[in-house]
Amino acid sequence: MTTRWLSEKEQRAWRAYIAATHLLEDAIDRQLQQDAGMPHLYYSILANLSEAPEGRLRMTDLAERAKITRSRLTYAVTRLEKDGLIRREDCQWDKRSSFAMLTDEGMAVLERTAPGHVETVRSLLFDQLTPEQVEQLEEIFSGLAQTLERDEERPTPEDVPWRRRSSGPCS
Amino acid sequence: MTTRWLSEKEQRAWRAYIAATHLLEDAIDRQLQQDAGMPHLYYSILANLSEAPEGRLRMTDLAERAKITRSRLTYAVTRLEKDGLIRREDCQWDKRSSFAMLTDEGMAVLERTAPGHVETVRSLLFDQLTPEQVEQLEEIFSGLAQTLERDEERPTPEDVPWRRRSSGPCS
DNA sequence: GACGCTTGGTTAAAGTTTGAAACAAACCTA
DNA sequence: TAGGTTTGTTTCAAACTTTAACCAAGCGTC
Repeated sequence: MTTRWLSEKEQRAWRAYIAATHLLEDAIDRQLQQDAGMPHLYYSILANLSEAPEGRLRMTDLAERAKITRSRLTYAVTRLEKDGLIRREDCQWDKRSSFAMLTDEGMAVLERTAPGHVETVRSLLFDQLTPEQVEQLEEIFSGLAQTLERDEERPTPEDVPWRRRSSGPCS
Repeated sequence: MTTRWLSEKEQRAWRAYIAATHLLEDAIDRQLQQDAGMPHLYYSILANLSEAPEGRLRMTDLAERAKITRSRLTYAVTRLEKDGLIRREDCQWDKRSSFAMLTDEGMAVLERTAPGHVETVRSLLFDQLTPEQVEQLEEIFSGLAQTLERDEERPTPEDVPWRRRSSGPCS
């Protein structure tokens, strides 16, 4: 099979995407580390909990929502628990499961730091976009998220029979 | 200052963005780990070198292009050097600098694995987008990259005077 | 009701990233 | 040109992530 290389335009789009996503994530991490003492992922975990009924979720569900592996979550929750922002609770009706639950202190940290986080996201991202672009962004990424999520479910569906190229590596 | 919270639409866009970027990066990492034995970042480093004159760049320039910290790059290059894909060379006219240079083997690995990588990027990203969306993607992200890059340069320009909220933490 | 499979979660070890500090060469500038 | 600053890079420890392996509890079924 001959490779379908990226067009000029696609390459530009891809590079811009890589650069911007990395820079944005770095900037957000820095801000949150500064103001909340935790990286973005950990903040997201708290945020996810804060929106769940009773401020708690089973580990698996939380991992699912945060788009991370269970083991990564275990580590993160352990740290947040040490910090007193989360408490573990075991599930009554399924002895295997355990809940992660936001503590009052966790909620307080979230409330204290949310404005700064939102301001960062807004100033770095949304303030830079026109209303139409916000629309486009949502359209594009919600579509992508959906198909990527579907892909996620089947672990390596088919084989991977590619080889030999004749153009650039695309980064 | 009262917080400028995200609108419904902005929240949806932001969540979709977070989800899709994480899932995409994970998928690409998995594919490259499988087929090239290295994560995306390391592949990018090789790719960047392959496009530089003589296949080499000073560490700082390489870090700049790859959007990573110098210390992260040092670690990565050390590993890639162990793998024989990169060689370090010191700079003649500035004794502080050192170059990272793609070896023949590094180039070979790149050529061998590029088709698979491109195919992944294409099938997960570009195949999912209309030509207009590719256009929009490029427009949006090259703009973002530019402003984020500018921000990068000045290390914490102003102070950060925010507090108190009354809506959600936005993830 | 016991065997085998799946699910929920953790663990341990190896690998990676971060952030600050250390170093050394290059560059002022008085 | 000595002294101080900047620049290019590495180092180190602590924090984080990954991967594979593990354990226990549920589930299905014969």
